[in-house]
Amino acid sequence: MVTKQFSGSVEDADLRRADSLGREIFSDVANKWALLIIEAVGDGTLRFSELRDEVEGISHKMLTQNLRMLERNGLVEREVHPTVPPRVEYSLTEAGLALRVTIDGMCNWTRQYLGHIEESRRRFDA
Amino acid sequence: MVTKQFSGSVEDADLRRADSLGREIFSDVANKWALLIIEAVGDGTLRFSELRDEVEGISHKMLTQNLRMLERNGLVEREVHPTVPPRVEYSLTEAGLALRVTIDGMCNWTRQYLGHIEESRRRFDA
DNA sequence: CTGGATCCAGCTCGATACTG
DNA sequence: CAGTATCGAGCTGGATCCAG
Repeated sequence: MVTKQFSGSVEDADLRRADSLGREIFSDVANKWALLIIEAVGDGTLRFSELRDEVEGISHKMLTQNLRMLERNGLVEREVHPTVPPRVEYSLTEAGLALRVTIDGMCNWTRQYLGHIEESRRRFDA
Repeated sequence: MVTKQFSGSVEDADLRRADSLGREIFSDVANKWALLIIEAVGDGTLRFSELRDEVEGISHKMLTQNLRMLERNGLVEREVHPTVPPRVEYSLTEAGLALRVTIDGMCNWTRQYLGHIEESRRRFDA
């Protein structure tokens, strides 16, 4: 069972709940927009419109939707400046920054194996 | 631009192609089924039916579909034993094992921040 | 057992319009 | 500028059936 990955050595009573919660969180986080947004925010502070420009191809809707989800899970922090026009700034929390480290790993992996993968695809498609 | 994450310091001529390819690979890989499958295979060798049991909730279709994709990208190796009934075994390639390291990181992250996240959700939902 | 193909209900996502 | 709501086309993915 793959979900056991999430439970580690917690108390038996909490095991089932930890598994299903872990799986749910994993599903939230393991989607390309969430990962790209976290990567885009980085250790900086970006406005909504900056993020939309930064994350290539994301729609207005997907951006808000994922930002809400990430905020709910405590990965990004949302700071509203009550000016007019409104100014909203997003940054990563400690949890977000920690996750970002592993996402960086995925990006490095992609760079590193780009050639392998391209080659593998050519062979497979033939 | 987030996609610059993928291109690193390659030749200018290849930069655009590397970016779009990197993004495409990232989209392939950054989905929950792909990640869970890679995690399930681990450093072992699993049959199709074992994988279906191991990856909780995955359908026949999603499993084959993702396995084909992972094979095409050279992350998993598919070995067919021409017996009857057929026996097909999957294992990770070097690239797959390398990616698995970062996925392990995500799983650890999930375990580590489970409490934070649960708490954050409670606050947010209120 | 593995896996391809088909069908189609349901969801996703982009476009658009509207608010503060 | 940031965000919500709505609508509909199109894709996703589960169920099912067939084949090697």
